[in-house]
Amino acid sequence: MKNLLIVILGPTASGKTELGIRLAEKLNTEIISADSRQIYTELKVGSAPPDEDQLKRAVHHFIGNKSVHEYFNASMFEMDVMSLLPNLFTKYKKILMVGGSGMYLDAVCSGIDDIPTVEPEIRKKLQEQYQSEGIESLRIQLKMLDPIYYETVDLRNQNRILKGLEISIMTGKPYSSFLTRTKKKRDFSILKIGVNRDRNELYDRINRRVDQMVELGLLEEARNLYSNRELNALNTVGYKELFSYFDGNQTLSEAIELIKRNTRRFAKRQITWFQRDTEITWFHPEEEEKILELIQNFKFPE
RNA sequence: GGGGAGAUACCAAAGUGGCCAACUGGGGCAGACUGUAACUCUGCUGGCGUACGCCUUCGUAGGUUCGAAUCCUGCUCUCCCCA
Repeated sequence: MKNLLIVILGPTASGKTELGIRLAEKLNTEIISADSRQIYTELKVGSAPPDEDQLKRAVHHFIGNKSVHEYFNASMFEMDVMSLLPNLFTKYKKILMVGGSGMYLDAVCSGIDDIPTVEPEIRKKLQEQYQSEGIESLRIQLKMLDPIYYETVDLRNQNRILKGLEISIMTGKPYSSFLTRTKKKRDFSILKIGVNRDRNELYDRINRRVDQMVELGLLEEARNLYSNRELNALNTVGYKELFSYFDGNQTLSEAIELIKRNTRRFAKRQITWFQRDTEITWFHPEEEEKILELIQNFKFPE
């Protein structure tokens, strides 16, 4: 079975979308999007998914096929992709996966451990505990329930502590006992292609894209979602800043500047994430020929 | 022309004789991160050095002082008020 998943990854606004479509056209295949926000149908402007014309040029999966009201996570993405891939591989020997959500990409490429899905009530209770009693109370509890995880977590990062507690409380077993960190074997090969630009160039593109989003109606989109602002899917750059503007906490131009800054920071975090993956071969997005060459020359391991 | 205020690191802005390489915020840089991940969290941000440290800074040129971003004088520039 000589199937290949070609992964195109890189920071936001680097030019993955267009490159991915061109490659899909040349390779005559389809695209699996690995983007934790473009997957939501309500986020049409702010998450910069491929536009209508682009969607016509190549078949995309996981673009706008979930609602912000649905619970979704990296593990579910892994399962969804893994159940779709066998079908696709009957039609194509090479399939593209394009996206910038590091954890989603890793979930597909390496797999993530099987951990039960947290019950909302438990999450809510712990959130409230954090709000009212502070992080120290969470730490104390975690130290009791999962001393192993306690040793390695970032004790200043409430979300990580919360995660450990949620699972430990819900299952009665320490969170760390679920973490095997073993890489799953996949029955297809993976070629990781990173796409990035000079930092200034990338930041220029981000700044310009935010202005474009505003012209394309980001405000209207955000206003329509305002009542759902507490949903995780809307804890997203481009929306949360506008919500704050709607609340009167800042001016519109301040909000827009913040969207730009937060997008730049997001891009940097993506870059940092990708940098530790030594399997990635990096290119400028315009080096399409070189990229095709790399794909063409890919040798399947025996 | 007269009077007043001010010039601090990339920006903004504290500091008003030693505790100052200089608060704080922004911006930037670097990093962590196995499930809410476009999240959440951390460090750095004058130069060199792993570090003790050394060197060059607070408009500019001098001066006072054991010691100055802080006091004095000249100069340059900016802003405000009156003409």
